[in-house]
Amino acid sequence: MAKHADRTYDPVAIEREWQARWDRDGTNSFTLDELRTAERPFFNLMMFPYPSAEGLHVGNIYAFAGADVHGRFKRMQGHDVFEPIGFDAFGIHSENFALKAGVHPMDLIPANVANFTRQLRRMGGMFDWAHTVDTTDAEYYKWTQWLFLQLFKHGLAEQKEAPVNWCPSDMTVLANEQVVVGACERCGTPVEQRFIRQWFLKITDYAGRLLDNLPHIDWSETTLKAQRAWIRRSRGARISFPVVTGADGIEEGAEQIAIPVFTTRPDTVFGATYMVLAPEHPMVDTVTTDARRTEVDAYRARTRAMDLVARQKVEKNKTGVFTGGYCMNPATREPVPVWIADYVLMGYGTGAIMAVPGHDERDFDFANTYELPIVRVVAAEGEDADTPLDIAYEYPRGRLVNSGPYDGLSPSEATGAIVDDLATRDLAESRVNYRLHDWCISRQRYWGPPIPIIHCDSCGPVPVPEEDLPVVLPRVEDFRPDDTGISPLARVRDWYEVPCPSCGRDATRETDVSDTFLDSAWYFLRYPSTDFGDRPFDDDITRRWLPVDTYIGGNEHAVLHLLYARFVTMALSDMDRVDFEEPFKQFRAHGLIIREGAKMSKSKGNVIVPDPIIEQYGADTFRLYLMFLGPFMAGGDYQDQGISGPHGFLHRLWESVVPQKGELPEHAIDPKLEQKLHRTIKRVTDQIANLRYNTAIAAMMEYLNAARAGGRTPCRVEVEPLVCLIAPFAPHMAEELWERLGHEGSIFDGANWPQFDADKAVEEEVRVAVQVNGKVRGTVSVPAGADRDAVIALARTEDNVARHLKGMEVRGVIHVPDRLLNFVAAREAVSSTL
RNA sequence: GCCGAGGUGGCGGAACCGGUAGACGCGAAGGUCUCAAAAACCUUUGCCCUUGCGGGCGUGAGGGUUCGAGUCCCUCCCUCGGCACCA
Repeated sequence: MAKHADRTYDPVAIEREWQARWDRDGTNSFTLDELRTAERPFFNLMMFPYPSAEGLHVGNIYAFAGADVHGRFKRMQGHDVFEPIGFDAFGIHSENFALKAGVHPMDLIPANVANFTRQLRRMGGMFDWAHTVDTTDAEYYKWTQWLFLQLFKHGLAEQKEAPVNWCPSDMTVLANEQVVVGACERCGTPVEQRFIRQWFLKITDYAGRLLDNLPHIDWSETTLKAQRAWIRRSRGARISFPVVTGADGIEEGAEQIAIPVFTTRPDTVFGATYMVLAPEHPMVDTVTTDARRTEVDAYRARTRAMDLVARQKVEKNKTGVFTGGYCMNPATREPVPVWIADYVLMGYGTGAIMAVPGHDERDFDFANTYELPIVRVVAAEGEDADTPLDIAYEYPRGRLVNSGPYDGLSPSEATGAIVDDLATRDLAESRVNYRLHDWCISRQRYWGPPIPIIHCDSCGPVPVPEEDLPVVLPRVEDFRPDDTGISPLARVRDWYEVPCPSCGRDATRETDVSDTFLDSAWYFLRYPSTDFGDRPFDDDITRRWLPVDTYIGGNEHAVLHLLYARFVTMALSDMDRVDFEEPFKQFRAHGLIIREGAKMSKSKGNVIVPDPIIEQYGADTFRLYLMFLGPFMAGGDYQDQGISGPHGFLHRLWESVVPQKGELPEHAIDPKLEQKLHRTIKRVTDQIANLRYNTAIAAMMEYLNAARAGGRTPCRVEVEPLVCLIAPFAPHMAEELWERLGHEGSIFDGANWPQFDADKAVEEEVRVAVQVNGKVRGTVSVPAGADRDAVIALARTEDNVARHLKGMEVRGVIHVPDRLLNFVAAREAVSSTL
């Protein structure tokens, strides 16, 4: 063939050609019909990128290459692998970049997407370009808005007041990461909290299920751990502390107002010597006495002036003020003072605590600072009711003391008894609490999908009718956040002024846009259904392709993205829109690439730019090297010179299949090499399946080294299987070599993964290490499976072994078949020698 | 502080279930080819002693279990990642 006249390995030319052929032949894309009928569907998902202006960075390529290797491997084993990619292009990153660069995001994003697309093709990913997604495309976010409406209609979306970071100088809302040590990252003005009405999705309704499903999904252990910690279930009780009315003394009467607290330690309620409310707690005004009001208001103002991050710093000393009010401890029936302090958070539990300084470190600190009483109510072994407390005793072990009728009970016994007894007076109930908060999706920003709600004075919040979707984000030239503190969309009067869909009266659109995490919470559902303009996802297609078989991505999304996607899927499942609860059967977190021991960052100037490397070595070499750096799930250290190893390997492989002079020999396989080949097939197959790419590559290198040892020329049947084994890593080269070996069509069509044959992998001769008292003194070659006595006999003839056994009495022999022989020996007693 | 992962040659990293530590690759040294260089190929390469044969030491530190420990147990040190006043 004339086109194969050139025998040198030219990665750039080969890669360009095969990428064009894949496009032309539709090698990697599915038609709608193929999607409908695929017999062994395998959905191979990776986290779609945010298309930055800088282009793909190595971290992206590392993640995508690793996922692509997995997808190509599955495909070669005969699966119909669907491997889509898309662009997560809404959000504050794009918006901020656009602001800085003075470009409109509607112009910026398409350019970035085009550049990303070029780079993604160039790295040789098996992407289905017929099924991509761009979250900023109205054809996509129409369905993001639809999703919001479904959640709204099922009572899973509601408006609540919530604090935001507010920069009083820029007059704008800031995200937590835009706050640097309590100040606005742009102007340095101290940030304060403001309360505004925002939309929340009620993920907390699903907290229990989201937690309880975790043991049943095949995810990286670290990711499961992170989710568990994030949701965090606490079992305990809600206990009511009735407010004591009147200036002094207790008025026990009916109809008293009570303040509920949440506690995990109801057994310590007799030690609750004071109460603390969060400064924002709605009961603060009620309990505060006139005498204390000035001080209380000042403290609340001070708390509000703190940004949300600083508010939760642990290191600072605890502060608080007394409100002047009292509540009755329902167990002791004694009045306890009510304080406010910022160490109590409004967002958790009831926003109020019963403080048990004897048995809680935080309360202990606070009590010491403000000289509040500390009472011991649990005594550990060797302690009694009067043993002084130097520090809080937090363990639920010991016996109750100073607790009236409950004295002597263990903490767990007391927990049940106390809750039951208080329950009879309607003052307690068992309760499970979650750390997980509802998901705030409101963004007072421009670059996102408008939340499809219309506010009407008479009807309240009315959903935009589904047939009116999408609510198109209008092109606004001046999209800067401004001094109103609300979304820039609130300046576009002819956009937001609309009739109420329900009553027809004048109404206004919601001007907040939604969080990007909502865009990405369902994109995997859209991919296989992008052929449909009239529905977000098609039932038949979804049944066939989902849930996702493998999802590979970074652990930085272990919590938010993955949790939101699970929540949305679970909610859709409850609405009977999908027939599964969990979207991702398998999730694997990949590691991170560092460079020569240091984290890559723009500021250090040690970022790897992929394009020049691909130009110099080719995408195949780059992919292979990235996968060779270290275990995929652990990451690796990019050393600039290291790429020459994999590059040389590909050259040698090429040279072995396409000899520079002469023809590829056709003779039979060398028997020794055949054993090694089959052991290599097994190792590579097992290791790729477990994402142990680095050792899979090492095994292939070892095999090729053996096939070429001492300048040997391998024959066709010795190298052909290696072309298949390398294909997931170096797809372009594999295609080219496959064709040069005389095959028609793509190597990825037709289940070409080599078959492992156990019979052909057995070794006839093995080397057995011989030890004397655990130290290796020699090795012997024996037939595989040789028995103990034969190995012992042979081992004794080894000079060095014999020398070490001289004058020794062998007391035992350990034999590990085919591996090791160990003589356990001691110096002979003189009397026993001949 | 809590949780998780980890500490192995000059470097990145291997080592199944406790069984020859250092696979594979980089780097380094020597060699072949070349006018020369690059590339390619071959050999050597954990440290120490020894001309050689061989011997001693060696997987963060210290103990333990075992015929045998990178691997199991205990104590401690360090690095990285996550969570962090969640009652």
